[in-house]
Amino acid sequence: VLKYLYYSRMNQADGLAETAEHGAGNLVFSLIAAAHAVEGQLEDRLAEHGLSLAKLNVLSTLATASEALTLGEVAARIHCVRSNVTQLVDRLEADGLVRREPDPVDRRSIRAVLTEAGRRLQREGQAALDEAQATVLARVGGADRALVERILGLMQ
Amino acid sequence: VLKYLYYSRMNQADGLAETAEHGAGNLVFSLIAAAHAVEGQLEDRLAEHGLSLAKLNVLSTLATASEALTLGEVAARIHCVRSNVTQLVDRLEADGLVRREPDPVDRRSIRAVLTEAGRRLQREGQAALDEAQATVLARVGGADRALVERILGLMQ
DNA sequence: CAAGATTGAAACCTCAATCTTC
DNA sequence: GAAGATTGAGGTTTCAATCTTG
Repeated sequence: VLKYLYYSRMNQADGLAETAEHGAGNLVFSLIAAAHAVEGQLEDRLAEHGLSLAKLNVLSTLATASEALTLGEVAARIHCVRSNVTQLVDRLEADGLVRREPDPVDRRSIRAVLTEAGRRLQREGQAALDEAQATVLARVGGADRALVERILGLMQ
Repeated sequence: VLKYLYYSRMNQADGLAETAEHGAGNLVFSLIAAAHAVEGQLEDRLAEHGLSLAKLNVLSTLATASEALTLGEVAARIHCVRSNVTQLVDRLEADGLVRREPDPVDRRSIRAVLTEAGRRLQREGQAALDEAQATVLARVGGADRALVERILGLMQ
């Protein structure tokens, strides 16, 4: 994950002056910089538990699924490619948080199953994440939240 | 760079319901998701020129400097560790965009110098980036920009 | 041949250790 | 010893190629 903002220079040297957008700085890089900073805060909080956003995302996906998921299903739910899940599960398995189990009906598939330690750490990590989220959120007034959220939607 | 949002699940499964923040979704992950989406758009645009945000950032840092910079100075300006610059310059040098030159006075230092091709591609890439930025920015009304920018500042 | 998973290679980032030079 | 740069290793992500099974 890109850490922090290396965008300060881009802001000052970009060619946007001609578009008559002075004063308000550059919203695009402000957005990216703010997101990186916030993401870094969440990662730091999870790192205290030996976790990362990527790992917790897989753990929470498994924890909230109604049945054991194949690696392909995990990839679909977290919106990434299969090979990413393969390596993520490699690390989670090395950490003793997840186990690979053969699919009973389709021998091509492999199902990821949380271990006891995995289920415990998922709860712990999610709690830490919620707390970190709330910390960030607390800095923004309630009235501003919906507004910002709407505008963020527009930018995508 | 994290591509797109694998945060849809985190939004629905987070434990923030208890904080009485329903309706407005989750601003924190909306922010991260929006930034990733926008960053992806910028990267895609630069990729058409064989560039990335990371590479262009180094190129533009060199282009706007008043004199040749050491690798350590580049690292300081783009806010990353030295070893990152070493590898970035490795790739830029392989692309023929940058040259390493020995420092005349301090034999420990190495200065990065733009080649002709590097100077040309920097201009090209910066123009493409400005255009991509403007495209994103155009979706947000002028009145909203300063407002969002202020709130983004709060969240960091 | 499609689909599921893995492997190999690459980009991007970080940290710790090392090597040269001051 | 401290500073500048590099190397080695690991994490996260992607793509293309491969291997097994359907």
